Amino acid sequence: MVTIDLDTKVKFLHGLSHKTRNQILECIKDREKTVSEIVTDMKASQSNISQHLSCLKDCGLIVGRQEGKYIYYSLRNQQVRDLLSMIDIVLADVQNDIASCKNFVQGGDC
Amino acid sequence: MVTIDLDTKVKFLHGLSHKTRNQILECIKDREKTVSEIVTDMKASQSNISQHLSCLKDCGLIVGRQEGKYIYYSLRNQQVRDLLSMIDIVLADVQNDIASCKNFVQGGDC
DNA sequence: CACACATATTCGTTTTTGCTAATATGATAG
DNA sequence: CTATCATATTAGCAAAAACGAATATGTGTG
Repeated sequence: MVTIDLDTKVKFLHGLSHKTRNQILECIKDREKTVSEIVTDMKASQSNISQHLSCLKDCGLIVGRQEGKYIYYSLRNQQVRDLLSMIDIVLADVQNDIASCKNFVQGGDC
Repeated sequence: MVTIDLDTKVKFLHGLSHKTRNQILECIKDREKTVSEIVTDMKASQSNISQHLSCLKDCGLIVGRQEGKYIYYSLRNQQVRDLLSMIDIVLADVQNDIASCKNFVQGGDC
């Protein structure tokens, strides 16, 4: 049994709960990339990506490493990588149920 | 390697990314509970809890079961339970780094 | 030092989320 | 069938998140 600060946990999970951020994580899952590479891979503005990278970093999901004028971002560690995989596995399981939900997009309280 | 619809995944994770919803999950982790029980356990209004339960249900994290005039909520399945545990384990690992983050609360873009 | 390139930050706006209070639905008991 | 208890839904408002555009910082190069 592990004890975790709830606020910390929520912040961490917040990092995962956005489409663009998820794509970024997927994008750098296998190897570190510079911001420009990520911007190219994704279809978003440099400013937007930079903001999400900042969020992901603050949430503890990724780390940045400077090398010359580039900054390379990658997943924080192997555990984060494992967690992302596990989430995918669990989700494959419950996917159908979730997909049939309606309230999420319109309903303002979710 | 598992393929998952990104929107589905984000929706699922969205369910986890709120303090109250996390507390609800924790609260019903070991056994199913009625809404009233949950409301009593947590410090929030019935309406508020009901809305979060609705969200959690839509996100695929919990299921409800009617019995008489009560509705019992519980985690969807063992995998969800396992996932919550795994998240705690990974978090224990990166907790300190995350805790030292400043931008999250004030910064509007994260 | 000035210029170019890579990345971060700020500002203003729009959209989404969360909350409370009030009301509605639904089930059971009498 | 109506009164009561359990739960859900709606409406309106306040707060937070997301975004684009513009600007700032920082790093290497000539």
